[in-house]
Amino acid sequence: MSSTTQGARARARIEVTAAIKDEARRQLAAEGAAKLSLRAVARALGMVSSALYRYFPSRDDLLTALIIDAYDSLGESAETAHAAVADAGPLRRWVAVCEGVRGWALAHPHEYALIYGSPVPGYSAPDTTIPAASRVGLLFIGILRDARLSAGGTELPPLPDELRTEADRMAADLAPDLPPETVAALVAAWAQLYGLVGFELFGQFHRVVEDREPFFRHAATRLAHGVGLG
Amino acid sequence: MSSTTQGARARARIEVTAAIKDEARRQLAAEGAAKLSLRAVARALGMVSSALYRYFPSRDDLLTALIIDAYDSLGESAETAHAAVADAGPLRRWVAVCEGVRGWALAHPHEYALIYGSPVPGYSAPDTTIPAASRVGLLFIGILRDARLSAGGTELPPLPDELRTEADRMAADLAPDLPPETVAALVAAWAQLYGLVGFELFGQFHRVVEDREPFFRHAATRLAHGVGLG
DNA sequence: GTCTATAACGAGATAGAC
DNA sequence: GTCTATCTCGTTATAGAC
Repeated sequence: MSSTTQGARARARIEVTAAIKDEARRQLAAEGAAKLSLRAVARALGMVSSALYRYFPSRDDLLTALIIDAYDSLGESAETAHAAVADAGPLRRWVAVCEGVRGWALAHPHEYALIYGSPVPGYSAPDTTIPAASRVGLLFIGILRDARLSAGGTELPPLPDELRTEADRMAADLAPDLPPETVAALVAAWAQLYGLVGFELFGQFHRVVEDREPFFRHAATRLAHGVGLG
Repeated sequence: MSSTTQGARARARIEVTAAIKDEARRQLAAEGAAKLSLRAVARALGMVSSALYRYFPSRDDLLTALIIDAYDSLGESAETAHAAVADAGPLRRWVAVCEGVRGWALAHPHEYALIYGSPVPGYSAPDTTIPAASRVGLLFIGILRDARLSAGGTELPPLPDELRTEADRMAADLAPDLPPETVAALVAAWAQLYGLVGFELFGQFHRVVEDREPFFRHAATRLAHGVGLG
């Protein structure tokens, strides 16, 4: 077997894998993750269902691949938005990351629903999704680290006693060089950011918030204040 | 037709309607809202599918009924939690409502997913869901109103120019007696609350937040600060 | 008037024989 | 890899029981 043949095979495999995922994403948008069916994907591609198993051993593995891709795409979007203002102050960088997340979510609503919406019945994400899922959070941690070094932040109120142990544990796990107050505030702000994005995307702001971009920018700015920025 | 006959009929109708919704909720938990099937509900109840149309004109109407029930159940839970501390200060009342929301969500994860999770493909909620969906928000508005009267709040920073018009409109729509800064902060905090709850419920806090009750209490308290309470 | 059952439609998924 | 027979689904028309 020549190396060109191997290369061509490898290339074909990559192309088919990409075609399968593209078609699966199309079905995700049309029917939702719960109804994602290997057979339907195969049919749309003119393949037979058993042929798909050469690329994805099970429906859950295809789902996992789509989830990792979605997290990576979101992470890349946030990183690009951040890189565009990398020289600015921490507050501006924080808001840029938030807007990167929102922009990606509005552009990819069904993939957003896949990773931050309702769990898919019968599916449990494996730990291999964790690195991709962590990218946005790592951006925030980096911003807070820089803000701490450059003294560009404000003091946070002390933690209640009942939370001190858990906050210490979280800080040790996530960012040992940041104070536990900051880490606890960051994790909360991280979840709250996705509350804002999810409400906009899933229709809860219908007839409540109309001019959503400035509303979001202001909310993201105040989230930043909550973690001690600005 | 005697009134007792009418009463018996009406009672039977209510009972069958409740049985249909109970079975539908069971399927919601097992398969997800996307796969909710009128035929399966009918089968489980020993009825024929066409008989269900006497009670719900379509599958979407059954979904709508489940959604309204879920919002009402959540609203009642929040109102009960609030009533238990009705004599306390606004901060305590705010946190109680937040904990009522979280408690209901943890007890009814599938119904929570139905109303705050991914949209059901092909389904669009009618405006008849709005009153039930508003109950928790109305509690928050009431608390902020009382805090304003009793001067139990702090000042909020001024709104950016780009948000002023929209904030005025939101205030006029939702709570004309509250300042637009407060209303904008409230709507953001409202969305952020569901970000916290959703992350816990949908597994995003897996290996990130372990001791979740004190974490949530602290986050809810800081949300209250964000709307000017405490 | 109120309800349930039968039967059917068109569309789609599925299992298994070949 | 293909074909077919048999399932599912939402929905409607119709007929008859109470």
